[in-house]
Amino acid sequence: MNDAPAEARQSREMAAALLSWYDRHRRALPWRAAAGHRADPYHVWLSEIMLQQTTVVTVGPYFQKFLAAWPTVATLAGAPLDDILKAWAGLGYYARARNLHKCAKAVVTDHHGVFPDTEEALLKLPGIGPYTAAAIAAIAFDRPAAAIDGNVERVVSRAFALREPLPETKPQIRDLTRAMVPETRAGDFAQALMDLGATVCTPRRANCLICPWSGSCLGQAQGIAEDLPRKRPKAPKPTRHGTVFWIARSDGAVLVRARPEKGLLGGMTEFPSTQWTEGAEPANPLSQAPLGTGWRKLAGAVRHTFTHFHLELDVWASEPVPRDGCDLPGCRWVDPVDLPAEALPTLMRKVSAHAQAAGDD
DNA sequence: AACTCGTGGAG
DNA sequence: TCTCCAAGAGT
Repeated sequence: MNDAPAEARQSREMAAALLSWYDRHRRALPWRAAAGHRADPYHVWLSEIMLQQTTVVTVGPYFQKFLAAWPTVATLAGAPLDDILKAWAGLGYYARARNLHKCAKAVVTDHHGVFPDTEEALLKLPGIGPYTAAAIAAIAFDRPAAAIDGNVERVVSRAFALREPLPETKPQIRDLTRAMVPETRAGDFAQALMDLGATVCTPRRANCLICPWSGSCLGQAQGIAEDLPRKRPKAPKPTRHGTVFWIARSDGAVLVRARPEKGLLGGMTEFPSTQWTEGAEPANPLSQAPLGTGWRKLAGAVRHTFTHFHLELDVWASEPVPRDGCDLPGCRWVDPVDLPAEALPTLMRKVSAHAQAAGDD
């Protein structure tokens, strides 16, 4: 089991088979260059940040919108952060948007507006971790870097029948992947491996009959491909409760404020609410409303699920507040027709829809 | 080294 | 309905 030359030959053969498959099944994606051409580093970076824990289908329209608004890294660096948050609204993981802006500014000020072309230098930039650094180095600069995402973890776990659970097998996966990265066409290899995981060797179905690695895959040979990779069980999600306040002025404008920079939905716009607490709700939530009288609780509740908890929000609406003399520090009034353009996360869009539907009765 | 951080689609 | 999970990073 320690035949190094045989293992090296096996790695080269697997890489060659994968690249051959990629040449026949290459997908056209908005950020992907034409076959044989090198992609724009700005496009690669922007797409890779958006694709972190996010599907290709979801990212597509956001990528096009960002590219139209900010065609270069310099224009993105020069944009107000709030404009970027507004454009990012709905995509989730909002720290990515703030780091996107930080990274663009760092590229302009520290790298003369040109993305660095090594894994090591890329890794130092905000929002670029081990996966993204390797992906940009390989895809944009054709450097032999091993970009290991969830697809690669799954495909490699199956190809080598790694029976131990993640994350313990990550070092093995890294070594096995690195051994396969070819000296040339490293970018194509990275994209091919991810495409294989996305379209053939999928989480529930291994589809071994159409897989370019079916001849060598140990997971298939042992009949356990679809059971891999094994993972540790996840903790159940608790439910948090809260009350959100829909406060309209006599001219129809609604009260909003910005959330704190750090933490959940950091920097995004919200309607004022109580804290979201696990267990029973506060006895008198209205005492936490910034202003308003004549409260009525709207029928139903807004439900939303985050990565690690469920949320149930009651919505209370007040009587219209006078047009003048009701300004509050940190708060703004927004005409409801302008809400779609605000940096409202999906949760708050649900609140808005819920409150405005109740007002239509 | 766990934990935090969104959202929407598939099954 | 409910779980899983998708081109992960920051702390």
